[in-house]
Amino acid sequence: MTERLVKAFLKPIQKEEGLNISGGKRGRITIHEVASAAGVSISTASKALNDTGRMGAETRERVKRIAGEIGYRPNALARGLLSKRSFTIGLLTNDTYGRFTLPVMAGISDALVDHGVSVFLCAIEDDPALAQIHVDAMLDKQVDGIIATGKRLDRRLPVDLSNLHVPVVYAFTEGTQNSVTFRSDDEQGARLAVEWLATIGRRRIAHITGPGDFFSVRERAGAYHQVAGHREPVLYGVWSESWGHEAVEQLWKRPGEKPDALFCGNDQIARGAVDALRERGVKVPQDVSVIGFDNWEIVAAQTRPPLTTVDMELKELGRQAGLTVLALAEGRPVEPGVRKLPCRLVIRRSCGGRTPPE
Amino acid sequence: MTERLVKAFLKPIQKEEGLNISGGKRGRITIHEVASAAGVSISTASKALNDTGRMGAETRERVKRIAGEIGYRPNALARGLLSKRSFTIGLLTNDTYGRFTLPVMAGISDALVDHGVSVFLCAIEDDPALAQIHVDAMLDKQVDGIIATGKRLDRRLPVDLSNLHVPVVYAFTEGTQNSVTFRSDDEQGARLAVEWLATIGRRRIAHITGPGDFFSVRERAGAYHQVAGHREPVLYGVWSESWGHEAVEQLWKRPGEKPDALFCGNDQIARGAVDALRERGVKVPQDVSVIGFDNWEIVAAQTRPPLTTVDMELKELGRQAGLTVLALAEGRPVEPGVRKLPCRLVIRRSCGGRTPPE
DNA sequence: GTCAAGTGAGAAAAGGTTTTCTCATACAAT
DNA sequence: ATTGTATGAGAAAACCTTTTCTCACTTGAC
Repeated sequence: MTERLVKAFLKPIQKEEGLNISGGKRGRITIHEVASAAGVSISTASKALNDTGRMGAETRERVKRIAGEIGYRPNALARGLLSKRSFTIGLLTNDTYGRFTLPVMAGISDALVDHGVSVFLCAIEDDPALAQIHVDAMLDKQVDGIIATGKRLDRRLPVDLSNLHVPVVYAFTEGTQNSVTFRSDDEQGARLAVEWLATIGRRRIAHITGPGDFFSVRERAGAYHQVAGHREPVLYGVWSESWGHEAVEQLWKRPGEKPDALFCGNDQIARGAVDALRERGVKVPQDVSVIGFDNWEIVAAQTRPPLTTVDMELKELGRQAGLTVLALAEGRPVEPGVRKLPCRLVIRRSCGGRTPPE
Repeated sequence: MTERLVKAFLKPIQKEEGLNISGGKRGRITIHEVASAAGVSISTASKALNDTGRMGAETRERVKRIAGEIGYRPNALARGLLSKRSFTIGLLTNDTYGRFTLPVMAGISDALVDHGVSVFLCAIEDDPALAQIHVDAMLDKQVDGIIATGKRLDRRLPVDLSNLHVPVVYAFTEGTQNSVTFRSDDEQGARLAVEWLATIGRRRIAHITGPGDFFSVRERAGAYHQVAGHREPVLYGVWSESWGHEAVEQLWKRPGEKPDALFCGNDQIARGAVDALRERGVKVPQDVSVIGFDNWEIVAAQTRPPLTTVDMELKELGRQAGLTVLALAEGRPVEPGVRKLPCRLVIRRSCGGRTPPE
């Protein structure tokens, strides 16, 4: 006991001198300091702090207490070097606006922060070279996994992630063979919307949507046809307010009965449509119900009246993607395949019917 | 020579066996593999790759070539452990929408990717506990620095970053004493807007803006008064379209001459104002010029007519913040203080006058 | 033919942590 | 009194790089 104590008291002094001479960063507390202060060896300190190994309860407690007192925090780099886990993942996105990335990111972070995992965000703007640089940088930093996300379900990121030696999960972007991919169930979301319009008594439901080469446009239109039948046309265009505006002009210029509901491909189109209807003196929701898609707050909530719309639950999508990449990183088995997450109907005022609780 | 060569040829075999026995992750190529393949020692390999030390040109080239061929990439964790630089920084934000964070992030990333630096993004929603967790996680991971950003110039993040042992830079959020802070020059931006309205011949310029307790609101209003005089009132409200709408109602209900220009505190207010004017049959920009603030594409570009507005150059702000935190991390001296970055006028159609090049 | 200087390359330590192995002590059982 | 078995704790190796120090060899000069 005496010998050990003497060593313990001797050590800090040597250490201090060593530090001063080397001129290294002062104040960085390592497990060395903890061991010295507690009068134990480094290995004992480590085992005490990690609740591993055999040792007296009193010793363990003392080490823990002292570590807390002097503010010891283990160096994740050193730990990662040994354990091959950096508790770090990369999020790769080509969505510059952040419309889709931010909710996904929030979900990922939310799910992983409890596990001590931090997230590198890399925004590549469809630039393959930039993407490669970011991927390489992340791999060098030994990320435990990568989540790829984008702004479109049916497009790949401009970089090949298929043969990395870290797990990759795709969220809201096209994945590779045998990968795990999370996406929204646009078909179900569209059905939700059209069924809601039917529920509140609408019969002549038109569909104004984006470009027909978007996979999600086709899926939503498919569900629309299935539920609403073919009584009203589908108008394909672009993802902008002005298209929504123009589409309403087209519809109302046609002879014959007008639609009593508009199912729009996204909130921007819906907003344009609502504006056009107001300008024509058509009352929303009294005369016509309008429903959007995306639940992009900044658009949906600022429309007059606020838009009833379909939320793709991107945060939940991110959460699941995060947990999945973590599982893969820890070697737990995960079934490959595409997982569709259900959408949710957000009821505001643009449809009439039940109004939301305020 | 002979001896050395024999050793070199012997080594890879031992190493291979070692790897297989240990069962460590296969395929991870370390400098060991490079050295073996090139028939040199680890130290020589390292020096060759880093262009340091003395050695024959032929040897250096051979090592480099082989490293490239077998796809060697140095482990950043190991390197960081030694060099005390992780080539990693943290970006802390309380801006959930990403309106401000994303451009700033893009600028930071843009500036730092060339230096091999990756960025941890941590979105804390004004939750002090969550903020602390994220900061601790980043410090554990030995970030070289932290950039704090937010959605408001005159508010602090809910976490104290003042006594960290890594450099901290503030961008678009209130900093601490003796820190480096980057912010937009809202006064200059407002002057730009009002002067432009004057240039195109407007004389009765009203100012519709956000809540008066915002620092930037007061700065913009100050510049407005300075340039436009006090002929028209300043209407304080909230940052929403509906307030812009309502403010126009108020202005046009008043007796007497109406304004011929509206300087709005942000693009959402401007959009609401434009909509209200259209509904009243007032022509924009023929009768009234409207100018916004923020250049938030999704709002400014979708307004009819598209908004002339003031851009705060947040990407440039992020770029400078990134370079600054890097300089601090490398020990280069940086003068503390608040740096105001100039805003830029973006001319679209809502003001008339010179129209933008299409 | 000896010495000095220069050149090329390897050995070893360091960075902070975890983990395995070994050792010393104490105690119970024979 | 001797052996056997827990128990507590330390020594050392490992993770992958970089850097400093040292060593062996060559060359040119005297």
